[in-house]
Amino acid sequence: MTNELLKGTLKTIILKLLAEKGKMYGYEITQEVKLMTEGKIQITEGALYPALHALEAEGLLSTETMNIGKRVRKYYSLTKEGKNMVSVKLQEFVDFIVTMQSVLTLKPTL
Amino acid sequence: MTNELLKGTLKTIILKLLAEKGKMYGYEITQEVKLMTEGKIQITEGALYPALHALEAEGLLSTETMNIGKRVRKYYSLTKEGKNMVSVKLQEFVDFIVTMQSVLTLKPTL
DNA sequence: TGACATACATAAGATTCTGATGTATATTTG
DNA sequence: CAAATATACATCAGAATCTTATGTATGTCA
Repeated sequence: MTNELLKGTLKTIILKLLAEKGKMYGYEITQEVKLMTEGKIQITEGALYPALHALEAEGLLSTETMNIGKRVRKYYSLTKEGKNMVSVKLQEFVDFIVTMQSVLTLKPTL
Repeated sequence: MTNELLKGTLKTIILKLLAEKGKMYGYEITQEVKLMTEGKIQITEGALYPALHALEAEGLLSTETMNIGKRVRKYYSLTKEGKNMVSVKLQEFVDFIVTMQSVLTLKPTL
């Protein structure tokens, strides 16, 4: 994810994407985010898979595996709690931006 | 700092504050940020002092100590490199928000 | 005088990431 | 057709940044 500011945003991104797309697998998420951000956010596998596993352990995601030829895909979708969490996480992000602006958009003390 | 989204924002906050105020000491920074954000951002000492020391080690801040009664205050101010870094960090933050919005403001695929 | 505020600092542990490594199948290209 | 690249999962050592606790000391106020 390159930028240290992105720390802590990964779960929000995953939840929001799944809210829009309904069902996605890991590799698809990395490609979709890369596409949407013109390469500015590149989610590494070392970050993605632990995050997905954690969200599942928290009861926010459920999984189903699908066989594509001889390969296995693991599709993730939101549970009921996961759907509720989407708006919570998005609101948290909006609040974060508003709060940061109150610090970062100061004018010089004349 | 409470919110995980705030990770990675501390140095940006410090640099911006110093750009506005010219010279501040550690405790003053915690109080000022708390005030400006209505308590939403509370910088802990365990986060602040290591961040200040790191910024100094990077050559972005310089220090001067001042005796207040029997106590010592350590004032921080921006070096030339520090002043340049302020706009860099602020631009990084703006870019971050713009990029995040391209992911988080999707409309459902109808 | 006891609580709270001011003021510095460090350190163990938690969290979240990067970058490397591992395994395996599928596709493209020279 | 062989080699490179893409698809697809996963784990792990180490880095960075934070929280919480601890330590030291002075100043102020009820």
